[in-house]
Amino acid sequence: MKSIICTVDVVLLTLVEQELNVAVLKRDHDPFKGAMALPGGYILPDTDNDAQDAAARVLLTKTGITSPYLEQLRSFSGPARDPRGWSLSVAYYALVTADLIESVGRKDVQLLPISRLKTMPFDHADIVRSAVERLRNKSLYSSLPVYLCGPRFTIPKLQSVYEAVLGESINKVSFRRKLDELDMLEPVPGAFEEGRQNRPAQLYRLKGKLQGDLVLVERGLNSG
Amino acid sequence: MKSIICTVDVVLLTLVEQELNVAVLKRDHDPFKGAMALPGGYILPDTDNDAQDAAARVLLTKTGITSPYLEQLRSFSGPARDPRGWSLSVAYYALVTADLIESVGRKDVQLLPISRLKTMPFDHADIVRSAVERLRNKSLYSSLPVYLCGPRFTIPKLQSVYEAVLGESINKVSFRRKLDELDMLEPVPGAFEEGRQNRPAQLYRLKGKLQGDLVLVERGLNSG
DNA sequence: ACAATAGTGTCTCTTAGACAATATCGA
DNA sequence: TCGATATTGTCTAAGAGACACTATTGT
Repeated sequence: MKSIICTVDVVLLTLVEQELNVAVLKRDHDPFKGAMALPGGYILPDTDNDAQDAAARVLLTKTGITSPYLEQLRSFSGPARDPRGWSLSVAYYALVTADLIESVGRKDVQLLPISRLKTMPFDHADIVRSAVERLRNKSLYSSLPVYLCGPRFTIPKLQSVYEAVLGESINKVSFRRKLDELDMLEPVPGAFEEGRQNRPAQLYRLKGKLQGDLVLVERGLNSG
Repeated sequence: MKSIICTVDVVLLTLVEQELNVAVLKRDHDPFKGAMALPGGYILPDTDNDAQDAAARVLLTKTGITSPYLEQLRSFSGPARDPRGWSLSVAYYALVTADLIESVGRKDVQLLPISRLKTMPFDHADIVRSAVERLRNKSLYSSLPVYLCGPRFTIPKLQSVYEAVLGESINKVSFRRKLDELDMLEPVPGAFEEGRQNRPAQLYRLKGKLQGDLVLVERGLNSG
């Protein structure tokens, strides 16, 4: 019996100027040496306690980043997706701020707008599309997009992040009502976003208990 | 490097008297010989075109059933879940009617109410809980539960299926309004559920184009 | 004062749920 | 006719979106 090539791939998503971008790396080795691909690697049974650990390790090793949000997407498998043979990749997606990617300063990590996903090695383009679809669906009824903001953000900023992810505008009053109901944010005392010629916006942060959690929206965001 | 044991497991769900049940089989071989476990088996790179094919094959081989709905759940992995070594199982779930399970007449297939999931070998209890959670979430905003009905069903029957899956009652008028909006069902001309001492209920079926598809509910079912 | 955006009040429209009326069967 | 459940009509209540008003900054 042929053996199966077991890997993980990570779709690291961030917002750059209101558009979703995915982190890609130039491949060092064959197959597809030199092509821009998702950070990925073998699952190492000797060191990884499960595929999630493998994904976190691969992400850290290849990009220098530890993401506060890393969720399994699904597995992709088959004889043709990897020229080396029958392979199975457990795909994950992670959300971070563009600041975090810049702060680690890995010049080999490139950000590619998801609107310009052309050809990618393996079935990585499918994996990215699948990750974006999952992100959009979850964003309709959860607090997931807060991971695309930093630790502190204004309500208008958070709304613009939702709008960028969902690709449609949201009613301002309704959005604030939802946030009130969710009871997930707290104002940072005395902290405002200054420096622009308008009323400064209050900075908020996730309430302490909720770090790393998702808050679900009753009845969704009703967009559309 | 140790090699990874690659398998698929299938959570076959059905409704028996308004309660979700999962199909389990007595294991023929070690590990856990004699225990009741999910239908599962190795991915066979020589014959399977991907993990989904492997799941369909395993389900057919072990239970005699080909399900109209078979969706990947996620993968479960780690060094401890299988005593043979580091393993990775791609889990799937399928929905069928209890009739279909009975009609194939495999006496080795048992139905276990999910309220009485006690110990199961491997991490199969986790997999089942994960499948039920996915089914409930999807049922809130999609037509998924129609796969738990047969090809023809009445509106009150479909409502009772939703209620059984979700574990809560749904407003009758709202439910019918949603079904109207979804525009997914058509009455079977002249077909009614007869034989009870009340007004006969119209039998419906999925509209032709929608076989095998899911229809998404705008704004969900707003239960709760 | 003006431009710009933050934040709030409130009206209207849509939609969900409650309730009840009508329909149609078997006994 | 009665009991039972299907199916439909309609009123009420909750929630979403539109709009406009106030607040607070820099220029």
